[in-house]
Amino acid sequence: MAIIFSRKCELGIQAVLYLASAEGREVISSEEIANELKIPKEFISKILQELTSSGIISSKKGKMGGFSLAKNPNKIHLIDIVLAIDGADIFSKCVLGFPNCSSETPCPMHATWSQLIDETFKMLSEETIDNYKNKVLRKIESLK
Amino acid sequence: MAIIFSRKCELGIQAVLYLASAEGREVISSEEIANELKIPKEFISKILQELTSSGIISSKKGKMGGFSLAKNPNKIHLIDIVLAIDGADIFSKCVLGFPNCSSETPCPMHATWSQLIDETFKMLSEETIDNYKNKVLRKIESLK
DNA sequence: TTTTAATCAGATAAAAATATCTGATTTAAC
DNA sequence: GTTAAATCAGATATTTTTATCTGATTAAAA
Ligand code: SF4
Ligand code: SF4
Repeated sequence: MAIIFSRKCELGIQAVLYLASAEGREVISSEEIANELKIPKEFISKILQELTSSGIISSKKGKMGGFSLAKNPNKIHLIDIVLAIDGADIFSKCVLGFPNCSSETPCPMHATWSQLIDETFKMLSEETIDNYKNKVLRKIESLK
Repeated sequence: MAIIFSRKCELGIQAVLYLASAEGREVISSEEIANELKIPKEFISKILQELTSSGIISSKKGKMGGFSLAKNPNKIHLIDIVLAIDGADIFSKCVLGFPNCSSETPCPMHATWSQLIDETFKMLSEETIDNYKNKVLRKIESLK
C-alpha cells in the first residue's frame, strides 16, 4: 500500500503540513484535520497523539481544544516525523532483507542503494515543513 | 519490516540470485533454497511459483525436480523480479499517500522524490543478476 | 457548578501481509 | 506398473498493520 513510509507516517506528515498551513489560528481540532484529509477522526487522533508525545506538535485538552505545531515551522524537519513514527530502520537495514549484513563483502546493490537512501535522508533532514505548507495546502484543497 | 520491497520480493530476489549462483547444476529444489536462505520451504515455494508463472525462472516437476533460471543470467534484470512480485506502485504512487495527485501543482517533495525513485528504477533496470551472483553467494554462505 | 466539547488512553476489530498446511499432480527410478 | 520425491494449487492460520470503539479526563463556557 504505502511506498516507503507507513500509512501512519504518510498521514502524520500530511497532518503536520496541514497544521503548518493553518498558521495564525490557535489550535485545530482532530475532527477538522480528519475532514480535510478525508480520513477517519479516530485514526488521525492516534497519530496526532504519537506526534504530541514526541514533541513535534502540542495539544490543548478540553472544549475548544485541539492541536498545533510545537515549534516554528522552519524548525520542524520532515525527518523528525519519519523517525518519530517509522523509526530509523529504512535508513539502516539491508534492502534485500538479509539479516545482520556487515557490508564487509557488499553486494553490488549496496553502493547504489546506500547512496539513494542517504540522499533521501539528507533531503528529509534539510527540508523544513515551512517550505512545504502552501503547496500542500493547495493539494489538500484539491481533495474537496 | 521490509524497507521498500515486500518481504516476498526480498526473498524472491534472494532466491533468484541463489539460482544464478548455482550455475551448471540442472535444477535446485525448493528445500535447498529454503535451507540456504534460512526461510520456510513452504513460503519460498509460493514465491518460486509466482516467479515461475511470470517466466523468470522455470520449474521441473516430479522426482529430481526443482527450479532453474528461465534465461541467461545476463538477461534477467532485478526490475523483472520487483515488477513480478510487487508491481509498479512504488514507482508511480505519491510518496505522501495523497490519492490521485496529478502533480500539476507539485509539492516540494515531489521533485526530489521523483528523482530518487527514477534513479532506483534505472539501477534495477540496468543491473542484471549476473553482476550480483558471486557477491551474494558469499553473503548467503556467511549466513551458515 | 453544571454542561458540553474536546483530547487521551487503552482495548478491540478489521484488513492486509506473511507464513503454513494439505492434498493432488507429476515424473524419475525401481 | 508401483513407489517415492518433488512441484503445484488452493485453503487455512498467524502476525502485523491499519482502523475503530469506548470510557475517562480535561477545560471552556453557560
Ligand atoms: S551488501 Fe547487499 S546484502 Fe549486504 S546489506 Fe548491502 S544490500 Fe544487503
Ligand atoms: S506533488 Fe506531492 S502530493 Fe502530489 S504526488 Fe508528488 S509528492 Fe505526492
